[in-house]
Amino acid sequence: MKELTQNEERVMRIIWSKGEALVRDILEALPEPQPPYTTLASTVKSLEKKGFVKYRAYGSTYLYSPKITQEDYSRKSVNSLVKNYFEGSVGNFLSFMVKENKISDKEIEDLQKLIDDMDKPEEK
Amino acid sequence: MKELTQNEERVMRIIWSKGEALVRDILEALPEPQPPYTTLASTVKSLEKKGFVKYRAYGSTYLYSPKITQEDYSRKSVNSLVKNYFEGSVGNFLSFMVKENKISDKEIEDLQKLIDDMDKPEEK
DNA sequence: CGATTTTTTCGTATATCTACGAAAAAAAAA
DNA sequence: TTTTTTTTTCGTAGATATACGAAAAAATCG
Repeated sequence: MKELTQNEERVMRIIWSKGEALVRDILEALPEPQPPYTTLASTVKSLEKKGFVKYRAYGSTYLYSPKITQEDYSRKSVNSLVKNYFEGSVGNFLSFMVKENKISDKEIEDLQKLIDDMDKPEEK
Repeated sequence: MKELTQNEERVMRIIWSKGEALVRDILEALPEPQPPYTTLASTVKSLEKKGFVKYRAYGSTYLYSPKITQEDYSRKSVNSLVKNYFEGSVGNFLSFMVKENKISDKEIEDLQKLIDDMDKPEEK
């Protein structure tokens, strides 16, 4: 699975939260200052190229939806991140993330569960 | 319920058969010679004005679907037709329609069933 | 019939969309 | 830091959609 840039991830979160969305829907969900339509469309296109979203065409309008669940993405992300930067110190991962304000309270809970799973030897 | 013209009915049949359709889908389902896109779009719009179809917008593209089932429409049509032209002679209705080649074999069956229902006194 | 109303036809205007690509910006590698 | 790669930005072009309205055709009415 290819990586998501921060920009792409911000867009991807909206698609995940909506289940399905037109480029215009995503645009409206973005806070000011909103990017130009074509700029956003390019981002969504790259998401599609990377295999994170698929779309169904209604005429010339594309309704995008996730091809990968947020859970799967989180799992793999945490996996590789911990592997690369917290080797052997999974225990400190959470506190680091919280200090950096990279994640919300709800995400902390979710990640805690993922990390618990990762501690089990049968997980890869 | 407003009446459907023959033209509108031809289009309505396609929408019924497909369940939902873009104007373009209807166009492709129409036999040659196909009308210009805008012509068909006007017909569909009048169907919408008359309350026979509704639509869901995907951006600037409308996905149309029936607002009234084919069964309901047939029932009411047959009802008023028989009332106006075959008063008291429901028994001859089918043979007249067949002579006029207005209906297909399958439709004959369906109509036969409707008429059977209409014979029952509790039907209005 | 002739007059009036409704339906049908379809062009034009306008609004969106996506495709594409060039250039700026950012990130990664050397 | 310098070079190279990737991402981001966004304009332009082209495809497609709907809105609107005028005029022809058909149906209805008197």
